[in-house]
Amino acid sequence: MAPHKTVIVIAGPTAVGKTAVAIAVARQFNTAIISADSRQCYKELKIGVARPSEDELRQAPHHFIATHSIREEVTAAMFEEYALQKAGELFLVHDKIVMVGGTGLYIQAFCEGLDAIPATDPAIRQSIISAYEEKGLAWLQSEIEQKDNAFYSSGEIKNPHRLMRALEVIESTGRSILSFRNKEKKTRNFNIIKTGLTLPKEQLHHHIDTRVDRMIKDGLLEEVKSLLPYRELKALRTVGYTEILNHLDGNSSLEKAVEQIKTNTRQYAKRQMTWFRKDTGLKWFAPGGINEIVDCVNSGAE
RNA sequence: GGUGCGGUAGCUCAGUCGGUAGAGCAAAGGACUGAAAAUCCUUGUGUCGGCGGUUCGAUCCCGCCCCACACCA
Repeated sequence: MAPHKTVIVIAGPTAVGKTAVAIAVARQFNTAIISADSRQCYKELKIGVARPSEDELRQAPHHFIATHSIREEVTAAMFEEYALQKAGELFLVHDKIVMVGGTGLYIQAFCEGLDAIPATDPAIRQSIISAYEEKGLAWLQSEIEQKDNAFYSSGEIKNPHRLMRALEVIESTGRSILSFRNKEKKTRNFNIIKTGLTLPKEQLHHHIDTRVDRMIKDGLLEEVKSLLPYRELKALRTVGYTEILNHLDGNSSLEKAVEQIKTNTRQYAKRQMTWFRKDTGLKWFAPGGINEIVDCVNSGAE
């Protein structure tokens, strides 16, 4: 029987120890890693997004790390395309590849696909964003109520991001975004073994605290200062950057900002766990359980 | 030592003209299809500092005590 092509997914909350495990697993199978992280893909973001170190990057080939600019539009759909193409290339020389990351939507987009929605008009998109910033949520809601009442009735009418997306789709295509969503899972021509890393909450929180302290020592402040000209970019709406920008504006002490980064990182980790927990296809391991993961891959890929 | 202002949810505080109390943040749970480290939803019983007194009834009024802060000595 021909050897199966397999993607080993390693998911889990921030600071759980995914990077080290992914490298160990990749080395075990002598293969490469595709990152599924919506922030580590930016070359301008390093310290604040806990990008793997130069040394770590040397231990296994990584993809989608520091490959894009914060000035580019990186989206889940773009990741799906990028990662599928990259996986195809890697499968020419490897039977197994590793995908590691904490961005649940990106992993889902890669494994199951997103529904195809036609590209929207950037000018329309921009005008919606500007109008929302000027006129607020009530305006967005009334626009959607008039133009896409089906979406308006379906809920999420307090979520500006979702409302703006629905509005740009109906204005660009003339159809409700709901009409494009068939939620059909795409089948891929490779196997997927999904694993998740987890730690007791207290331990994860301790990891987060020490990591944030180290980011500050490593120069997060300088990194954020250098990005001040780009502060309005969406890529900088990121834990670690938002709070330091707020501090640089004089709205909080550095000490307070650091506490906020820790708190917001904990909340982010919690959201990630909420996402991953509902994925019943995911097998959970401790970050130290590399042998168990390797065994799982070997038995699952036979 | 004296005077003043406070002590109410994990934190910061509001409030009850006496009928046992509620916001923000935190926390917990959840959602999630082109911003996802984003965005959004749900959840508030706590000796109202302690002990007495007045009262049908006190977190609220009165007395004493304890604690914190400020000022005066």
